[in-house]
Amino acid sequence: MPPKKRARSSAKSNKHTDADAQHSEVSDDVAQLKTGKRKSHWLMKSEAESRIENGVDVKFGIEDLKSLPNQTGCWDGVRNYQARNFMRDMKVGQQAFFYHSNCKEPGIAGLMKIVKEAYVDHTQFDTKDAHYDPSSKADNPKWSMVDVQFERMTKRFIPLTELKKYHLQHKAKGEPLKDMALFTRARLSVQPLTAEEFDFVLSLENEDPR
DNA sequence: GCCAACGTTGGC
DNA sequence: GCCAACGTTGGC
Repeated sequence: MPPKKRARSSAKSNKHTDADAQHSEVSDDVAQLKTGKRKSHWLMKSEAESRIENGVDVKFGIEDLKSLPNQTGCWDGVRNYQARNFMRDMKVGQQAFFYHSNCKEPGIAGLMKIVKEAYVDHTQFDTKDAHYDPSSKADNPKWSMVDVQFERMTKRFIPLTELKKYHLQHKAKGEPLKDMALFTRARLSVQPLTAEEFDFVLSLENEDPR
């Protein structure tokens, strides 16, 4: 049984998105090679607390991933073009933070890795699914998903509030989290991190909370 | 539960 | 292709 992720944007056609995304990906690649800031790590949001959407509970926390066979599941239900396009960029072996969103204490709970690259998200055709998309056709599916495997919990939960403090500090000083997508692109449920951002966030698990 | 931010839709 | 209206995200 596939996990249920939150991604609630209604999914009607958007004829510009695919082509635009490809163009920007090419120029991004060039820019990122030059700066050494190619996106290579990810942050993926999911709701760890129960919430009913279209009659279905969308709860899927890191413990739910951990309890699946092989601690592996598909990241279905993403219904936003930018988030989808980031999933299509993912490569096997890359690491992602598991972020708990829309809950009492939002933040990073653990690490997972990509174990299967993007393929068709079957839930878009499932009328019983919380993220069923009647506008997507079998001969031209709109939505993709990847498979992820639980890697480990972070040594401590890293709350959004703490990340935000660093983000604000770093904006002033030009340090690692100054452009972190979690703050510059707050509503994006699948987002890239540079290696520098990823390493900084991960280093926090060894620090005292502040 | 509120609502700011922002992505999507559709009339024109 | 503009942009007002609408719908969703997600912190608070």
